[in-house]
Amino acid sequence: MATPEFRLYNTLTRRVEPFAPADGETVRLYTCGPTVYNPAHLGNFRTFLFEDLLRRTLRLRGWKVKQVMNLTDVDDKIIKRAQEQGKRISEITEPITEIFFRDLEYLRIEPAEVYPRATEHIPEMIALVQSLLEREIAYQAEDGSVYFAIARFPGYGKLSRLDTRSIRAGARVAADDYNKEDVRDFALWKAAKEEDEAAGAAWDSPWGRGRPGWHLECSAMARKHLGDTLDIHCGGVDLVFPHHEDEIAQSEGATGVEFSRVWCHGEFLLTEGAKMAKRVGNVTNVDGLREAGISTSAFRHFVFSTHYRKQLNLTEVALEASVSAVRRVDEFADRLYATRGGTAALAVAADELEQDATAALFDDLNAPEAMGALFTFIRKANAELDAGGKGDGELERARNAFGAINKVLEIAPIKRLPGEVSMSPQELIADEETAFDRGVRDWAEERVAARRAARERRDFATSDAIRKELESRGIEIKDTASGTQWKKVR
RNA sequence: GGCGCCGUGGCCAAGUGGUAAGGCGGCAGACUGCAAAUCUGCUACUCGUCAGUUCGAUUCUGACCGGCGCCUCCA
Repeated sequence: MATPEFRLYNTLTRRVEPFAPADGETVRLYTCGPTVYNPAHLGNFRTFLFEDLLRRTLRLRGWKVKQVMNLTDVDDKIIKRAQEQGKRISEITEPITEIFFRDLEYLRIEPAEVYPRATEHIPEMIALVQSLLEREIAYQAEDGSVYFAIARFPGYGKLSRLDTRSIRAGARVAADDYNKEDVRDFALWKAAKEEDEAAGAAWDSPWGRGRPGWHLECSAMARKHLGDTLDIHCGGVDLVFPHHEDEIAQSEGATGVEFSRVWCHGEFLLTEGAKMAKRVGNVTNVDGLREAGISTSAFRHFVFSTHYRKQLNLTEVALEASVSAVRRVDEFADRLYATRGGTAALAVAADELEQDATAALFDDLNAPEAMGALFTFIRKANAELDAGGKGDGELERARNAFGAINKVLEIAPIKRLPGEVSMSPQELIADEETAFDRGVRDWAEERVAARRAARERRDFATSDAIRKELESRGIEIKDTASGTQWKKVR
């Protein structure tokens, strides 16, 4: 099978264009990470899931990926929170960082290769500011802050295509900004205030005590871990301006070479038609998802059901549709791995799945279309499994194709063949959480056995009464060929 | 005001200059003591409105209507 061309939309050119890593082997990927002052909300995770899809698709194509995701552990919001609680910033950021990693794991987002923290890269940031000062595209203000001079960087605005002249004259200007030469200039280094010192958010620099500006960390950390030119830089659309525009200005101003060859931005997650944001108060986070009984697979399905460059509306019905859809995938996966043999048509369907889903994914990460191919395969394969073929090779082909595509989307747990029984820590946790108390379990087992006895003597009245009794305690049963299964539903 | 995106069946959502993937739901059938679950089949003469280009447009162009995002620290 010929490998389809890999194409990505590049915000820089506003076009879908062919992509390959510069060295032909490893994709150097930088993804803007969270500011760790609050647990990330589902909107953040839509972006991280899009980036997860990207890295998995890059790997499906056969490339290696070196992904760097920064953790912003010093910024205004963190300092404000630390101040409110009389804490140092690390006391705020450390527990939140732990929650972040736990949430990533819950959503089965593949870990990045490096998670650099801003506070651990102060020397690199200072060095970057110094080279900008040497090149005279940055200047020091009276209070010790250092600003980037937009007017002295000709390429400014190439990513966002915002006409800087049209920025509204009446736009608010923060109180500490009166030192700027031009309102549009942004801070590279902020002179320390008392509250910064108190929160442990100030460092020595050639310009006195201070702390880094927001945009600076990404430029410095990307450069340190991935080199001067990245293959791909990702983030949410809201970062296009000013964050990414400013990163480009800083990095290219300092190095003189292109900062990132390709820029990819994921669209917003909306809640009932409006942008999801912490300040709006319509936040739902990963804990909310768990409480609502939305599985990881269901949420991934929900996110991948819309192309990453289109806004996605989070609604209860949409989530529930995904819960149902994913149940079918799961049933099918169980069946595929438990069955004995396949037919010739099954192998054909498997080839189609792999071809269609791969082509869709390589065409600017068209996950909705890839899922369409997956569901088409499931329908065809179910019919073929009903036909009961004997071919081991055909079955193997089906498992491989399904496994390969599911390895990218992961809307069903990754199946292991007999012998591969290792469970991830996450699965063990999930198991623990769905387990019931011993007492309830023993009682349920006993009742199910009593019902089985009743059914054997065709005493269906007793059988139905026991079912009702179980249901009243929140236990649902279903009779299958291999016996009666039961599970707690509430 | 500037920049940009979107409007496809009851709901969600791909897509192409040549006549509409997929999911959810619904309906029917198979299975079942019943139930649930599962599987199978069916479910858009039509793609916001009005013009235009074209042999032909949902797909291109224009206008209009409706929804949304960005325009300094929000993924």
